Amino acid sequence: MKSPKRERDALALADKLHSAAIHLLRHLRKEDDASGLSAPRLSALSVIVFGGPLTLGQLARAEQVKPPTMTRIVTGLEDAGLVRRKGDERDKRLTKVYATPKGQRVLMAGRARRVELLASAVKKLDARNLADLWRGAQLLRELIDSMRRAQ
Amino acid sequence: MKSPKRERDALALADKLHSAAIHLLRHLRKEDDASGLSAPRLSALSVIVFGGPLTLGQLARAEQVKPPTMTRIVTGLEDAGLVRRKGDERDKRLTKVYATPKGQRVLMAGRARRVELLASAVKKLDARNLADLWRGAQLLRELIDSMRRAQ
DNA sequence: ACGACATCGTTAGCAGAGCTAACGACCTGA
DNA sequence: TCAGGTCGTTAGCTCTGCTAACGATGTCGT
Repeated sequence: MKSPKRERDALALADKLHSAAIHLLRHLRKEDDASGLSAPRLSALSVIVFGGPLTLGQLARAEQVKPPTMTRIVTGLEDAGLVRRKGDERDKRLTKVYATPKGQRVLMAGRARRVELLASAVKKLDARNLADLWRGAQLLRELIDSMRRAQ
Repeated sequence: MKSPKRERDALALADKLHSAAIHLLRHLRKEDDASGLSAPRLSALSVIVFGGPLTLGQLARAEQVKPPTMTRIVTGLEDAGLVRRKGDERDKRLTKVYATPKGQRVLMAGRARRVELLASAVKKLDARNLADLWRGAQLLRELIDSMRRAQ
């Protein structure tokens, strides 16, 4: 059997995930605002803090964004004193981006604030549901990675 | 025991979900572009098509957006011929928004394109993982609803 | 019945994020 | 060496979000 049911289920699930992602981010965006950092800046700062010094191009690719966009995001972070640009010694075309101590502190605070609302909802789940949702999140992550690999 | 483990798990899960949502939408945004409709417009159109005629204010609340923003989104959809405004007879302050047949067609096409990439990845899952991910999506939906209710 | 207040949608004006095109600085390989 | 590629930036556009302010309409208390 060719399983049209399976086809329909895949579409329905895709739609469900898409819709959930949209609405989740809309809620969390409000918390982002409280940190004074927009979502793209917070996301880029996170990559810089955890991914060590990166060139602007690497950062743009990691964030799935074009270089001019990343230039402006980094400029905004630099103006806020969260990040510093430093030219590469070997290859003078490159601009490496480093997180400042302030950048690290702000990221941690923002991160905590951001997930607080979500985490407080998560805490209401019983152990079974928590485990199931964890597994769902893991599967979703793998799904996204497989999409990225497939381009 | 106060279960610090549970606390940490909730935070980690919240972060995982947040990150997954960001990256999922970044991938899907490319597909949105192919339809000529931005993500907010597509999302609003979806609500209009499936939620019947709505006032602009209802639409703004459904999309978690302020009225002026929704005014412009609806104007964009109207200029594209996907939607029509019509004043309410009873209460002349209200503006009802209807989907045109073209709007319905475009939504379906865009929706199919949008979820295609995701669905093709979903289809590679075996039955067990599909069921687990489905349950995860369901739990996530409920989580978001509970966040919304708690404001 | 009528005035005060509330609600709805719009306009105006701002900041931010995304894009493409074009450019200068720099590296590399023939 | 120099022709062509790579990297980051600038310029200029659109779209999305917001707040403030306003006009039109409803509603409610007196």
